[in-house]
Amino acid sequence: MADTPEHARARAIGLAAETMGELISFWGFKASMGRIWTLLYLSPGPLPADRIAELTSLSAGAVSMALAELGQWGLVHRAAKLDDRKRHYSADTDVWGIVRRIVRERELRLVGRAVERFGEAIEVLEAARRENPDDEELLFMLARLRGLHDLARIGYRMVERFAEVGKLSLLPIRGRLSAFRGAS
Amino acid sequence: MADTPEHARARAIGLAAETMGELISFWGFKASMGRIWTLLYLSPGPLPADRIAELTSLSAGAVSMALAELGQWGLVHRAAKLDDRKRHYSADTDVWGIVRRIVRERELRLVGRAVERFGEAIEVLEAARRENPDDEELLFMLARLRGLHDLARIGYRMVERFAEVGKLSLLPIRGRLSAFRGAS
DNA sequence: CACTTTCTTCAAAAGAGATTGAAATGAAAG
DNA sequence: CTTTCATTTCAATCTCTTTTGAAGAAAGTG
Repeated sequence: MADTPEHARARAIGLAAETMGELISFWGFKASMGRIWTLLYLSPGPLPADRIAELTSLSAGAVSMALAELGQWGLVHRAAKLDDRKRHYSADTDVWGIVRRIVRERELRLVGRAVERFGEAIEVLEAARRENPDDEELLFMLARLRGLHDLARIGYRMVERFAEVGKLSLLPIRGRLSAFRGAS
Repeated sequence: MADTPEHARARAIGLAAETMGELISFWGFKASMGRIWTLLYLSPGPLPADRIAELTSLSAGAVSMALAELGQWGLVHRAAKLDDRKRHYSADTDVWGIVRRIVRERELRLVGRAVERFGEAIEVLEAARRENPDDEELLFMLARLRGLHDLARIGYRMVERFAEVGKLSLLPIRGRLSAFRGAS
């Protein structure tokens, strides 16, 4: 089991990248984005696109697209120019910041839309009820629909709070993690 | 815009079911499961499979499979026998209970596995370091990997706490929602 | 038990999403 | 300006998931 340092590094990166890929794809991102981010995160310095393609066995095209998307989320930056002709990329290391940003900009929108749509459904029923005030079934549906609407609103607030909490009450934890930040 | 009560009901169900389908598919379930659950949740009484198929425009086979899966998660029950020959199904209405159960049994496992895998990756590197104690790059990777490991462990605890919190500190909120429970 | 209706299963079709490969675009160097 | 290398784009391809449709198992009925 004990092999050369290069082997060990490659295996460790593979394991971590694969794991992060699964995690992140459960969160609605492409697994390859997670693999690339992890590779960059674990690399001692910025890497050029062709190197990333080699190490992840993805095509140049796929790497380019994944890097673009990672860039839009601020998960990956173009590193300051090297002597090289190629562009080099490195990972944003403020992991909690990343998580908060994504939760804020994605989950929050998603739940927000759901709140709106449930609200619309309620309006539809209320309009119907005005013309037909004692349809029992209508009342029943309205009650349940309001339950869903409330639920979604509560969820919205929870997600909101989560994004804040990351900023505030997790500071001591981030302190522990920050030892590993910015070491690029 | 003001149409018959039947139209209004159908439109409201459609909107709500579609919305829930999107929400739930973001959480890794099939959208059709969300649609079916919503339909049952909003219906005044249990429905038979063929009716569900009609209303969701899914095939009998798809409905059967979706109901089985919903049943395994406890999201849908077979209702006490009617006079009818068919089986009738109704939705579990304890929505918070459902959410907690799913979070506990799915997200928690997922994050738990990630914690393990990051741990393995760390072990691989540590073994390599024992034979090669001052490889700088190895140390760097180990530090970053420990960051990911810590992060996953913190995430694990957060998910754990969420599943508990649902049970404990949200009781007042559930009180508000329980007006809509068990009204089947 | 035979007959009818309902339910489940599963191979194949359809659909969605991700990836490739190659052509087009862009950027640096001579 | 031309050449060369790097990057982006996008239609075609591949892969994975979901849905269908039909066969057969199960359950209810007389």
